[in-house]
Amino acid sequence: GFCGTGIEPTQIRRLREFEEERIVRDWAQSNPEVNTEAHHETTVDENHKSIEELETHKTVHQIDSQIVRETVSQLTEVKDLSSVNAASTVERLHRSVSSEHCAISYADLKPELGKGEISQLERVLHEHRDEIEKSLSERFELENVRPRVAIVNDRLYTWIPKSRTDELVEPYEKQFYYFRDNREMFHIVEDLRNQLGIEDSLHKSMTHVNKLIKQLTAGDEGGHARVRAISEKSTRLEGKTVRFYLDATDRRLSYLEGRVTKVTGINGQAGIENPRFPEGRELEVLRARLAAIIASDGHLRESGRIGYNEEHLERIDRVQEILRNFGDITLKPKLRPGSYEVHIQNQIGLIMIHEGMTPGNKTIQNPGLPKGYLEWSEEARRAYLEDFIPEDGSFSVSRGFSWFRSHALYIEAEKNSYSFESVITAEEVKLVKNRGESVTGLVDHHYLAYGAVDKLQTSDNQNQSRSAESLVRAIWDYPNNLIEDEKKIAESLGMKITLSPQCVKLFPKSGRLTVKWVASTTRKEDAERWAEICPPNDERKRNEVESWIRERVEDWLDKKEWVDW
DNA sequence: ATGACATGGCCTCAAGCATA
DNA sequence: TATGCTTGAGGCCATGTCAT
Repeated sequence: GFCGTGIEPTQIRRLREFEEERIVRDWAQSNPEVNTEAHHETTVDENHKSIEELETHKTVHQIDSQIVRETVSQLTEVKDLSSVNAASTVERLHRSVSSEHCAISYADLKPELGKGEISQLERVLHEHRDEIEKSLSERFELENVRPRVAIVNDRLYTWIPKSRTDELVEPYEKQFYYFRDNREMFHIVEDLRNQLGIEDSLHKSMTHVNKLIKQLTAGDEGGHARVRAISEKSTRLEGKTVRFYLDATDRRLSYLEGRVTKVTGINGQAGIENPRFPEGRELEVLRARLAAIIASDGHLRESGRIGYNEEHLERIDRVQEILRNFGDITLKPKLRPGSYEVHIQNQIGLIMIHEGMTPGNKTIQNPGLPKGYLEWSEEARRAYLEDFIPEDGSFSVSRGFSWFRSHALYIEAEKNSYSFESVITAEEVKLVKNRGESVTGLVDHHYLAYGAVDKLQTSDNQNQSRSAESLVRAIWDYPNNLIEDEKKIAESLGMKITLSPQCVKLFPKSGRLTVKWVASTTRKEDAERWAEICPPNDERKRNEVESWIRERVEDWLDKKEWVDW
């Protein structure tokens, strides 16, 4: 430490500043392309902007001093600056430059406002940040995006984070990105200094950037995980800092591929080494595959941790192959009796939670697919079906492709840890208890086929028929969301699917009543089409299907010959 | 040094699954 | 439809890392 006082003596500070500048100079010399990089990219694919584009769509915009003067002059007339005044000033300033491509604006207040006025504005901003930023969100008519405001060195900054749903920026926002060494940190500060037009030394720019990011992220719940967003002592950046950096430099996350050595949670353990940052269509397909894996076999926890059980090592390899697109991920299957247990890094689960998957118990929560799944590309929808059949589905010549899903309709109040709302009453439960088959085994339960419930509706016993009626109504009124969504995916690809309830089960021990649904391809053609456009991603099941298809084709050829004859 | 925490690994339980 | 066992679900704890 610094003489145990926590205060850095001036001499040491000078030395350190000097050393930092030297590191950057050395580094810049050994990487001559770096300084000029931002201005000399000539590729015009969607990731890299050409020179002209960079100039016409600057993402950081300095507000014209004339406009600042006009806007801010009204503030000087107000004695007690309110948060409303502050918000409306920020709104007008940012609107003056607002365009689709402008994420960040700044206004130099110094020439227009006195010291006292600026610090008053700062005070109001710090005290009413929440209110101001939320009001800006309404003023700019933004949903799920919170504008950020900061005042650093007499500059008023406004940042409206860009929506980046086709990248991993958002799910990784609370993760930490590790870089190879601290030169990368200086490189980033250097980039920001250029983009924000900060005319200070690198060291002072570092302080400026830190103050800026601290304020820009002050409104986040949970506060800031780090005292300084960027520090020469650390080689990591929090996701929200990276997000700001990308917005300020108008880059996509893939730009950092190769520079980032690890993405992990706050404590730096585990995580994904040498991460890759797939985006766009590629990412969409990968997410669809992961959705299929989690929806069938995986267990997604709040933390993002995914537990996965699988009997066949080849299938684990297949999952491994999917995961490799996100970086160096090596699954370590642990042998359990009868199968392997695998844990997948939290980051992957976080991606899927961000995508809209529900962590926790699937039977109780009855989650469907993430919203917007019907807008997935055809490739992604096919990918989903390919990857879930090996898990939960089966193929048979008589029924084609079929699969099951079940969910709870009732949980005894005192055994309900999920604040689950039962959709039937104790009356219907009693019906299943009385009329259901008593099944003993590892878990005792009462089994009642759906056909039997259906019949009981016309029972002579009035109580019974009434209970059966309301059970049937509940079954149809509260269907299984996942299987319904999966049916829609299959139908969107041109297959007809038949969906029907199969049975209800009552588990006395847990006080739960569940209903099981079955989906299957309706006609032979549907199974054929399925086999053709999304053959199961599993060797054994695919072989089964392929031999069936071969038979069908031979069959068809035989008939054709006969007709031709 | 200490506290907070994410993580991996372990375990157990019960329910959903395949299959006959 | 009946049975058996695989596998979701999730609790718990040691360990390691970071921030303070």
